[in-house]
This record gives sequence, structure tokens and C-alpha cells, in this order.
Amino acid sequence: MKVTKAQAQANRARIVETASALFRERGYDGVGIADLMAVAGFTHGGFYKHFPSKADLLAEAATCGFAQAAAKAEGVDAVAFVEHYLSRAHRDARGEGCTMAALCGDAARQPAPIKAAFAAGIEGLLATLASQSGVPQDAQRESELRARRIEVIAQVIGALVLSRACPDDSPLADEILDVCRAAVLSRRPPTRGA
Amino acid sequence: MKVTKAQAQANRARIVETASALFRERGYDGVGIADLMAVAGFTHGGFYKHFPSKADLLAEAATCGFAQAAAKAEGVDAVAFVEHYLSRAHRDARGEGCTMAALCGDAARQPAPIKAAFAAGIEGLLATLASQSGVPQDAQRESELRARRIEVIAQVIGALVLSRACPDDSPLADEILDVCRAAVLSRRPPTRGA
DNA sequence: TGTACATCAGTGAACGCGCGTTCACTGATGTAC
DNA sequence: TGTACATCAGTGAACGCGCGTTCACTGATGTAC
Repeated sequence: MKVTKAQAQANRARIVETASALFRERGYDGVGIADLMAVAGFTHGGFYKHFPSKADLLAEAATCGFAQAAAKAEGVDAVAFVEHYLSRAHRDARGEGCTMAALCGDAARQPAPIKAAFAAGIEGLLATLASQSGVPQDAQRESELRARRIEVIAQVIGALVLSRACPDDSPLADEILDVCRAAVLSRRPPTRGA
Repeated sequence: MKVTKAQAQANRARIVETASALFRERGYDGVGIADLMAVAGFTHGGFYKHFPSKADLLAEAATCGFAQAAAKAEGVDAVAFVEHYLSRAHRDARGEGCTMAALCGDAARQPAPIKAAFAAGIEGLLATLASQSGVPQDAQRESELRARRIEVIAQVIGALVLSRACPDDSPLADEILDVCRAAVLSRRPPTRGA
């Protein structure tokens, strides 16, 4: 081996993290293996020592992105979360932003294992929102809250994706963010937790 | 010429319509020129007699998709529109469904002219919803209604895109549609028109 | 109306290019004695 | 602990392939007289 086992593992993680950012920035088809490996600091040949195929990497990169987002959102209250999520800064920094918003369109055309990773990512987002809204309630209330969270996720992701589809300086792009931010925040259920 | 001027124009339109469906189904990068032309019934060489590049075709194909959707929605009331939009049938027929939901993720990574076509498509969707909600009101009420429509569009597109990102038989995919359909329909503003 | 010529939509071979993937090779690391 | 050997992460050339695009050519259509 040229590197320590630990080093190899760290290198692998670096490839996944690099892929996570690049895929979000340029889309799945917009990132080549040689490209990706160069950005990560390697030559392309070594890729297949770590991953069976590019598609397998996508599943891992997406999962990595979801986990990173969950970690970043820990301890952030729901209002701040939504305000950041629907900010111009988040919209304009695809590579560092939400993996779901950046890649869910690509995921729709991918095979089942990748879609499964995205479904898990959606559940993760729901769990993140749940952790921000205080203590658990009875079952029926929980089910209502889950529905609310799904509504919120659909709306903020829809808003972000639509805003990004507009030209960079488009007033409509900002309007979508502003309108949906106000809508989500005004509809917030009263938190019963601390 | 091998064909009449009128025939050539009709052939061009057929290429655009075919591209519109194929792009929605497989994404921009998932459709090759040779592929597309074969489906439309031609050989690939003729493509550049009609379009300067593949990117130019995307702009036209998207605009065509938006126009088709607007025509199909004419006369449909808002409840029926939302019910169809968030149906499993619509989710599972990407090639015949909403161009915005199918391609807005791809649009985010495209140059300004294409993004401009998508921004126009969003305005078109807003106009479609506006035509379903009765007579115009005063300016402030109109601005409120426009905000509501933006919220609706973001939520239904978000829901559709997320549902499509889940595995085909995933309960979550259906749950997202069901929850958001109920949410949008329960929030409908009272129509003051006929 | 008839004829000669220009036009140009459509054909299909060919172009260069970058893609995902494979492979023989290197050499430091890990392991067995 | 020291030595000999196996392992395998990383290298870089090479593979076949399909892509977007170009081009010489065809021949019916459109046009000028």
C-alpha cells in the first residue's frame, strides 16, 4: 500500500465529501470522475479502489450531504432554519447548501438504491424539523405535526428550486423566496416545548 | 428542398414537441440529439438546420411545454387542477406532465437564456392559477392573491419533485402527495368570482 | 404556362472530445516468521 | 526486534463508446424569366 489504512479511509471520505459538494453545484452528469478526483487531490484511476461505480458514489455523496445538513441544523430553532433556508445566500451557494434541493430532480431519474437514499434524506429532514419543535405529543398530534412538516419541506424546497431556476438577477427569484418565507413563518404551529 | 416550407415548419415543431417530452422524461443530459431526432422520425444531421445548438432547443422545448400545460389547464377549476397536479398519475408520467417540475432542477445549472424561459414559465403558471380564481380585485388584493399563488406553486412543485425522488413503491412518496394536496386545498382562498 | 436554375431541409459519414471504466504497475504498509 | 513477503491504495496510460457538431451531398421545392 502507498498509504496507511487510516489514511485510505480518510481519503475515501474526502472523495465522498468533494463529490457531495460538486454534485450539488453541477449536477450528477455535470461532474466527471477525473474532475472529481482531481479536486479531491488524486488521479482518476484510484476511484475504483473505493467505489464500484459513479452511481454508487452518488448514493453515498447524497447521504453524506444529508448527514452534514442534519449536523449543521442541530440546535438551530425552526424560525432561524427557515430564514436561512430561504435566504439569497443559501440559494446562491448550491455547493454548500441543501443536498435535497440541489439533487432531488436528478434523483427522480436514478435507480432505486439512489432514490432510497433520498427518501431517507427526506425522513432525516423531517426528523430535523421534529427536533426543533419541542417535546413529543400524543400519537394523533404527532401525525398532524408530521403532516405540517411535510408541507413545510415541500414548500421551502419548491421555493428554493424555483428561485434557482430563475435568472440570477431576476426579481421573481427573490419574490418567491420572500413570499414563501413569510408564508411558512406565519403558519408555524405554536410550540409547546420549552 | 426535399420538403415544403410548411412541412419543414411542421417538422421543426415536431422536433420541439418530441424534445419537450423526452427532456421531461430523461432530463437534459439524458437525451442525445441522435436519440431525439430518431424518435421524431429524422436522422440527426438535420437538427442543425433548425437549431443553433442543443441548449437553444432546451429553451424552446421548455417554452413549448409551458404553453401546452397552460392550454390544457384552460377552463379547469383550481381544485381539479391541484388534484390532478398532485395525483400519482401525474407523478408517474413525467414525460407528459409539468415541465417546470420535471426540469427546474436542470434549469438551475443552465445559462441565463434558459433560466429566462423558466422564469416566464413560472409567470405563466401564476397566470393560469389567476385565470382560475375569478375576476380581478383591487391592487392590494391582487398582490395578496399573487403571493398565495406563489405559495401554492412552490408547494405543489416541491411535493411533486420530492415524491418523484422516492423509490417507486415508497409509502413516503404517496404521503407527500396526499399531505400537500390536503394542505393546498384546505388553504384555498374564497373565490369572489362567478 | 413552361423551363432553367437556385435554394435549402434532410441524409449519413465523419470529426474531435470527454466520458466511465479497466489494467499493468509502483512502492509503502501490514503481516508472518 | 529484524527480515522477507504479501497486500492493496494510488498512478497514469489505454479502452470503447456516445456525445454534440460539421460537412459534402441529394433532390424536391421555390423562383426568375
